[in-house]
Amino acid sequence: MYTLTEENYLKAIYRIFESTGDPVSTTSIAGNLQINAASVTDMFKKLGQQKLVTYEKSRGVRPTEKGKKAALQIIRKHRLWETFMVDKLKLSWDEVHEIAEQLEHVHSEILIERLDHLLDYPKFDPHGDPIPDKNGKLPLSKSFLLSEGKGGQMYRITGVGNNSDTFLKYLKKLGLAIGERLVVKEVEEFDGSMRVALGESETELTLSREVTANLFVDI
Amino acid sequence: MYTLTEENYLKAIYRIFESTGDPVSTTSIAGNLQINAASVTDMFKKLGQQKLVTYEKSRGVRPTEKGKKAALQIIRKHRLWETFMVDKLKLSWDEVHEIAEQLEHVHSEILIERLDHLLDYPKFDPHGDPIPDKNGKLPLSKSFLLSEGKGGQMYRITGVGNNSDTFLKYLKKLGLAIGERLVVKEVEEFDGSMRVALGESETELTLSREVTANLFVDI
DNA sequence: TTTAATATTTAGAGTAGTCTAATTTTTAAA
DNA sequence: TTTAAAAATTAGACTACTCTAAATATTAAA
Repeated sequence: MYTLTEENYLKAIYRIFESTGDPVSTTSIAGNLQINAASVTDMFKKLGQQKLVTYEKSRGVRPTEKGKKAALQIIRKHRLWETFMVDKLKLSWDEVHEIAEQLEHVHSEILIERLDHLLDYPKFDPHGDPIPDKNGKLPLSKSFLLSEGKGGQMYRITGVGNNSDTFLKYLKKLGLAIGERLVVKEVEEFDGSMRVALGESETELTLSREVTANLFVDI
Repeated sequence: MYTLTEENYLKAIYRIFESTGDPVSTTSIAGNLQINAASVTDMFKKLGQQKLVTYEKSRGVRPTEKGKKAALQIIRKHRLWETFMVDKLKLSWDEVHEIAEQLEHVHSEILIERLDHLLDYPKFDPHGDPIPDKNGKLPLSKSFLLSEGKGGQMYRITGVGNNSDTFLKYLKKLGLAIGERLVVKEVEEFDGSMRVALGESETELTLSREVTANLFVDI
């Protein structure tokens, strides 16, 4: 079992690593957990010794398989508790997060299995986030239209809502394809158009609402 | 809000104080929490400063009203979570205690209120222990027959199941009366008779099954 | 009532997790 | 490619909680 502090670091590291794929920096964790960067360095070393992350001095950490598994179990608990609070206790989705931050650290496998059963093995929590199963496996995430996305978030294109030749050709011209990742830089209030950056590149495109309302994405 | 450690001390102090009425010693807490007596002294001072207990050097602590209220809230949470786990998650009563030791430290008033509602405001937990309400008030405890009691436990006589003159006279002769406390020293397997000690005294009596099955008690 | 046993407190120290200030390393700009 | 800015690390220290060992206070026995 890990300490509460270790669990919070693991979760933050996992989340940031999953969204960028790059080694996780001390500053990003410091910002995320509202903790001094010097303290983060210490914890990086400690987690490294436990083989929960691979730590390269001055280059940050990457979660190991062991670290990912641990993080996914915490995320699983967090999302199951949120589902419980909304579905069974009728709390609203915006007041459950803080409480789930505490509940996720309760250690008991059987408790979580039974809770999962009570809730009828939900695949997504009240915010639409996927709930890992007891082996840490995530369900395929729900696709939705890019036009429903928000600024600052990375998405992965999963499909199109319009199979016309002109649309598909246009996508090809823009460099968009299924599986491709993009980051929404800004959503223009006036016409709903989006400025997006493609993959790792610097290339920025502006997509009209007609386009974004025909692109399925997930996270 | 109190720290996890403070909460555990408060609970232990409250429990011991309630069962004896005497100031709570460092050794009793040290034994209870599996902690060194020197550490307990430190915490006694700390809780004293917070006015959760009154601390007299070398004489132990007594919980203040504030301390009792805090302890009762933790006990309330513990017993509601136990009820939840048994009633809703179908866990057995002997496996829920350890988990409730963790859950009782989750801080959220609304969570507990909603949990209470979900469980339909139970007055007793699966072990028969009374659940304080949100103001810390304990329900009158459930009476049961002394013959259902077990060795090592103290009981208080609350009533009789037989109003015959001979029975009442016999009770009087034995020195038993409503309100009187007794400790079950041993239950004889052969005939279900009980060896009990009366009040604070050394006096021991043997009560036949006919007697114990006609005495109502609570804890 | 003195003494021996037991309980309590004090003093000093260790661990986990945190901080600030100073130094070193990396990154990005000129 | 050198230099300035930003990020990361080290060193030293603090808090909460814990410990052991020694000193003191209380209780119970002789």
